[in-house]
Amino acid sequence: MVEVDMGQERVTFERVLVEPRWNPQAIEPKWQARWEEAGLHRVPDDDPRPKWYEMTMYPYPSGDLHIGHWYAMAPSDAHARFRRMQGYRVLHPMGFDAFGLPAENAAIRHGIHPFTWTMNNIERMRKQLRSIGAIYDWTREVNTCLPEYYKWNQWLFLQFYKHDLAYRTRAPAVWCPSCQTVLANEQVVNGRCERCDTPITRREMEQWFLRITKYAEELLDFSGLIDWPERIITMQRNWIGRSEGVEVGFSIAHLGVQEKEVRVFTTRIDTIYGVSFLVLAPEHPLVPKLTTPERRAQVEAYVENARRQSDIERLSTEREKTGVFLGTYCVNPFNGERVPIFTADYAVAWYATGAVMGVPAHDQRDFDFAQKFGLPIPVVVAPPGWDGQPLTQAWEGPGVLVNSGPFTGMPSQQAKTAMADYAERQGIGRRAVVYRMRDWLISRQRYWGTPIPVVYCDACGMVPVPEKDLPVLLPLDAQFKPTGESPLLYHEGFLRTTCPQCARPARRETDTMDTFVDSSWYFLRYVSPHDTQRPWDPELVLRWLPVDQYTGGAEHAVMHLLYSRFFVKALRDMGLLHFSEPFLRLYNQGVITYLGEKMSKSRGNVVPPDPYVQRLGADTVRVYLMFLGPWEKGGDWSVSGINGATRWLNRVWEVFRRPSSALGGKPVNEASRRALLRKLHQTIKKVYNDLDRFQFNTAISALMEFTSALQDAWERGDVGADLWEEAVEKGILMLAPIAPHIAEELWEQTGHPFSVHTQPFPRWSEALAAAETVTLVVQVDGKVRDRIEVPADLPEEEAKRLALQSANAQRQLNGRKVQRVVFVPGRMLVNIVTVPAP
RNA sequence: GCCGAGGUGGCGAAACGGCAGACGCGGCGGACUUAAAAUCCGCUGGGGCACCGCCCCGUGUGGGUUCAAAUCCCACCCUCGGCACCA
Repeated sequence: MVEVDMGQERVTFERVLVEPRWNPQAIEPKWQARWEEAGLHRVPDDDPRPKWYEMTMYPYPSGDLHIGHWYAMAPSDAHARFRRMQGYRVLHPMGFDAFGLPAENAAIRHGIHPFTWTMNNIERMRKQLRSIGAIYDWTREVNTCLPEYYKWNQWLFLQFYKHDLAYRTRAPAVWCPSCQTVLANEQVVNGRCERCDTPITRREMEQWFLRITKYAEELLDFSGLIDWPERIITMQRNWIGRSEGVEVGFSIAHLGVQEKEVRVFTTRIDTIYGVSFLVLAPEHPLVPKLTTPERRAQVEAYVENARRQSDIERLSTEREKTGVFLGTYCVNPFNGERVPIFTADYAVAWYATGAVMGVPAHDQRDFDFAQKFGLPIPVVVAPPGWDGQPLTQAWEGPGVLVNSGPFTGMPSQQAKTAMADYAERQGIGRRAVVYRMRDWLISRQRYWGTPIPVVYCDACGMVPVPEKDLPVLLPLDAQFKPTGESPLLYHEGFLRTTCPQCARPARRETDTMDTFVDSSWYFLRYVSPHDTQRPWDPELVLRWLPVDQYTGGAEHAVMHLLYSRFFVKALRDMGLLHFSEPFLRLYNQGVITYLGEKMSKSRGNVVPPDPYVQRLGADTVRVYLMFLGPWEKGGDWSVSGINGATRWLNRVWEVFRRPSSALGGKPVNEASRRALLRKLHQTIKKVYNDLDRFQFNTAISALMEFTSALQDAWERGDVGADLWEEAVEKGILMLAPIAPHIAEELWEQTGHPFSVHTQPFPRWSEALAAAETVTLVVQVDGKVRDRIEVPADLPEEEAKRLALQSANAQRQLNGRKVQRVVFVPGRMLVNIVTVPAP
């Protein structure tokens, strides 16, 4: 017997779950087999109807489908089905993000090969995914760990390389000691590894990068999108972090080193007369060169200490400023003043030039530093009402320049322009734009990923593998080390190769690609997943792309979504694609929790959907998840809550199957007929518009009301057989995208030919949906005092007259004088505004 | 610290300038039953009364705009996400 943890007590399903009465255990497999057999979800490419490409983020095959997957997939399937019923040819594919570290960890821990582990998981998950009853066309499944897919990762890498968008360089990289690999900056969260939460360290090594920064400016342009959440756009904008300013050189020509100046970047060129020191990041290459012999020991100790500190320590905002004087000076190009040079870890090496001009009066960080080291704090931008006294904190706002040579007296905004112009004229600086975003580090020192198709030859150096030799296969006979080192490092058969240029012995690159490379273009592969000649069929890409609607979790805001946008723009510039944005509309569903906590294996509170599906049916689980609340907000899984879904479907099963012939011989009552017809059309309108906008919860509540209306009509027995049949038929059609199996069964049992899922969604008539009588709301001074049933087309004058006559309103008017009567057209509301009687 | 989203019954929520709490969960009462489950019916924001109805209060807090505010504006408090020494 299946047990479920309900907080304190453990309860059996038998005791808490309402029994479904439509036998989902029988009808769901029956219809799934029938759909399969009829090829109902096969998506032909030559369908002339308008296309709709609706995609859900593909899952990582971790082993079992959990309720979070269902929450992502069931509602998006309902939406895709709705689009299909609206008359689109819909592509709603599914695949597996099959490369990644968990497979390798399983190999190290349990001795099972990543390939076996992954393929077993995929097989299990495919079965579970089928149980959702979604319209996935499984002939289009994409599996990124198969050579037929990753071959094209390698091919794309070569195209990027050819176009100077992939390069290799030695750079300090973020290293996760637990995952034993470098990470992209995007994969670091608060100084910890995004995947395993281990504090990261830094390592200098040869790495492969993709030149995403070349597209920084275009990636900031979101105008090609139709509908994206504003917060995702904001997060991307912040991530890219564009700053406009001026890069200026502070001369060090007198020090006799090779470099003639230290370049700094500033957004506040207007404060340059207030510079009283210069700060270089500890990793700045000029630090050793500009250190005097007597300072060397101290500086080296500081730099070494900074290097050893973890990012978490270095990043903490509240710590006191530290730093060391190098013993040398540079020259301020604007006023010729001598400026002492420090190194301090509040300057970060990778941003802009890695050097900061210290303007303590106008930057709080510089102010703190200057105070600590007793440096002068000259004011060059007067704060409002400034009395000439020393500042107690930095003034970072605008103002009028003082003590700034020829620029004195200018407002800061104007001074910025004038001083930038001056710097450019004098050749001491230039306007510059810098970005926070850095190039995308794609190499991983792991086995279970796409091998980077490059060989190293002693004679020819680094040589890309020719396209005809792809794929570079990942060897399956790998030995996994408990140390976590990549088996590729020791695999002779993989390592030894010959140089494609000179045919002499050469060595293969052992790094593999970040799995985000796989997901940066998988939406292109779905259109021709088995093409062996090219990554995608350009004809079909023209026919299907871009993706019209993408849905998935918000956790991919900056990584996957930004990388995909970059890929599409880069491939467009190579002439391989005809569009600039991969995903026109984006919708982020919320997170499903259990007992108020995020589900996770470590907490042991992961809700497995399978027992519920087996017992209550996929339709029930679908309905419950969609009814829970707004999709974007997520919600808490509750065992008692799902009973609401079962009860409703039981009622639907019971009521929709009542034959019109058994309606009872009562004479037809026109008012009853009109009432049911009106409810029907109101429901169609509501469900249509709600499904259109992912508002599943209110769509279902409308269908629940409609079910009750049908039930009432049945009990009255006076609506007529024809209307009863029409109402039931349209009710089933509205149910079809939400609960596809029970809808199909009802469709058959009510005498309709297969299949309900090839039918158009019902349309409503505004005239029939319009109410005949409405409630006239009578307010006195904004408070509701009476409600009167009136004809919907009651003229304004009549409404006002009725309102003033209302006994309840009259009572309120006692001793007061009517000042004004407000009528709200289209609302049937009258507000009587009064003043005290004289 | 900065940016964004959000605070509505016992709970999930709906309404997004015009009847606050639709729909559902839970609870209470009733019908059916030997009994229980299931099902069906009724009630369910708080308080008051001269209780078949009516009145007062009520959408995080305080102000404002409006004939009318959960909804718009300002300030503050709290919760959740993102960024965080970015020059």
